[in-house]
Amino acid sequence: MSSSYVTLEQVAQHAGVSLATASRVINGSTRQVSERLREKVNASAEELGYLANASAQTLARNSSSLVGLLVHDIADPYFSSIARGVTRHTEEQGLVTVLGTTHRSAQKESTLLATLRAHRARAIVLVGSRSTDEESNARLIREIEAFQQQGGRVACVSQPGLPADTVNPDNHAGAAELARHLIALGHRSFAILAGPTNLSTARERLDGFHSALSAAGIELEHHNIVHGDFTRDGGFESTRRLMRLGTDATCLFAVNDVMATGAMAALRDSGIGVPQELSVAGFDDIPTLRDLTPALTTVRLPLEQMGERAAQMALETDHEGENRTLNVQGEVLMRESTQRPAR
Amino acid sequence: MSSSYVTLEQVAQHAGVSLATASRVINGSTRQVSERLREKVNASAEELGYLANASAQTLARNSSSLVGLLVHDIADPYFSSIARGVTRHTEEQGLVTVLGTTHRSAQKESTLLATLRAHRARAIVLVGSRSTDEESNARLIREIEAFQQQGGRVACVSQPGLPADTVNPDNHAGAAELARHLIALGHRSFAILAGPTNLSTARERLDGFHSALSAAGIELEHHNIVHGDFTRDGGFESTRRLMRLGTDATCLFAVNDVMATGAMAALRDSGIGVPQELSVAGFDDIPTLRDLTPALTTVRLPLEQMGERAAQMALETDHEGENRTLNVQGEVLMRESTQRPAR
DNA sequence: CTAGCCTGGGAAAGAGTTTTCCCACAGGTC
DNA sequence: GACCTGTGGGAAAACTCTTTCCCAGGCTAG
Repeated sequence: MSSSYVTLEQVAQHAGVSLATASRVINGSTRQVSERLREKVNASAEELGYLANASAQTLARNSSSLVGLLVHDIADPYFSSIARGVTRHTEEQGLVTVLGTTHRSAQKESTLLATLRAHRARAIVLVGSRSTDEESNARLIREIEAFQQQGGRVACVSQPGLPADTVNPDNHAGAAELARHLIALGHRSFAILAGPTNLSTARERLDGFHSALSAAGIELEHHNIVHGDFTRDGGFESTRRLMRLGTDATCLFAVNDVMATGAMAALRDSGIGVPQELSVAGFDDIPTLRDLTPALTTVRLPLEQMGERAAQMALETDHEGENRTLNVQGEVLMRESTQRPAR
Repeated sequence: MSSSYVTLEQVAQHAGVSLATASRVINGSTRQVSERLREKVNASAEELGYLANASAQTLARNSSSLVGLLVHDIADPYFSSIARGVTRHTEEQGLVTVLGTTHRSAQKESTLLATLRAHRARAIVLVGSRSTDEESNARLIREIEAFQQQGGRVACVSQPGLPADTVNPDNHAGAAELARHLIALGHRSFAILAGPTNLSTARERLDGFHSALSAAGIELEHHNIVHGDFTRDGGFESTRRLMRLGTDATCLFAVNDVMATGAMAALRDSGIGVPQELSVAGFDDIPTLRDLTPALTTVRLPLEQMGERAAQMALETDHEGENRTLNVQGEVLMRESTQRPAR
């Protein structure tokens, strides 16, 4: 086996200085080292091909250069867009991103958090809607606090209510604004793909949409609200179910874009024309959306930027224990998938 | 600051055993420990909330649980699909995935490899087409060999020619097979979005397509080959350029799906009907493809599985220094975006 | 001229594990 | 009863750094 490692000790010896001096030169501590020795050490390091052992540094400093990034599914464009923003920031800072995918399992989330804690990660960015399940939330909070106890920082995207910095899209307002646009367009009867019942993001969007309808005196009938998975296939399924039961809605709102994408597929399969027979709107503005035909009306969130800002918040060293919240407003984008209803 | 760490020493003390014994119980070494002590140690660890310090373990064992994953752009569905496969395998094995995004910079790639080496990563999965630039390739190879010297393993996806295990799609054969299908459909004049000139994947697909045309006695005119970025926007741009210059092609082949997606957008903008006026085909079968209208003809690659297999190869401990190659065949999927040409 | 301070260097003490080496003891042989 | 073997436990070295503490020497101020 290997062990062809060059240690700092060897560099020091080669340069004829002490281990301490070599360390001071290589990592640039507060202490001064004379130019003469500095050059000698650097030359030796270069010549021997020295590469610091990151674990040893982590151990000695009790702080690593790891940043955790937890998402539900990296193949989902929503998460991969945010992930892109996160990595942009962390890599700019010379830090290392650890990717963990939870697949919506609270169990896996806990495990991953513990792992990151074991690695003395410097910060963690938690992406994805929080479940409303009391018990797993409590466990999540305990995990987070344990991590913070150890000097780690946490930032969340779309997970308000946790003891951490948060980048929080205003789901309620965005959905309400969208509803008002759709009402202005002439729609009076809506169906909603509402996602899982226990996801706060889904719930907030449903509520926001609903409240704007109520304000306009429009009823939202119970059978027009369909719950299902927060995925493309969930959207597909939910739409099928809705069609099977029959609906009088002229406009379909899916509480996120991947579900809307699934809905479009289901409608296409059923031969229902969008937007002629049914208008469709989503939420998020994932990048893949612009390639759908018709182009989908949605509420735009600056996903990549949200990831970037979350990473930034998590890595700012001041604001100790402050739990700041950065609110993000959505912007309604009316595109081809919605039009004035025929009826 | 923190330091509310529970160390193994404390666990040992609490359990009234030596540090060595505690270590043997917690990580399960070869050595036996009596049932009595084993239980005591476990109970103490549980009670104190012990969590092993991963850096210390890495240092002592000289081998970590980190697996590197290098992609060009995590927001690109091609890479995120593969990434999903990789994480599925690594997480199953209880390992930690480190995500690095290179954005096609050889410089960044080298830096990231060095970082992973510094962390004593156990293995690295390198995804993305290799550039044909001699110098950066040589540097990449040096970096890889240095990593292997230290006992790390490397597997590549779509990057043949490196001193590592490789999952290699048969680009040449896939493109040729696609060409034959399109010829059978009646096409005799083709345009190609060929991607960057220095990317081996792009080149192989171009060559494969070209050779099948030649075999059928079909000329591929020089002005019908357009080079550009390997991205959606690259495909968009390239298509614009092609249209501006004018083409007599009845079928457009984009050497990957994201470029094909951009091409579809450009054609839609220009009011060119697909497939009535122009047939379009891509390569990869990225998941977002099925939501395009018309559905895109392509060559299917099992992306997620490729990532999974690459991770698996990189983590298999036998086959030391063997540099195995796993060939993957593409499967031509004829969908709505291609039809018999009108002319 | 000496006390005191500053500067730059080195020795050594950590940081938290794993693992080697040694030892005590129980049990079995002759 | 002496000897051997195998088992399970502990002390301590090793892993590679960072950082504290100490010291020598040069300087300034009184």
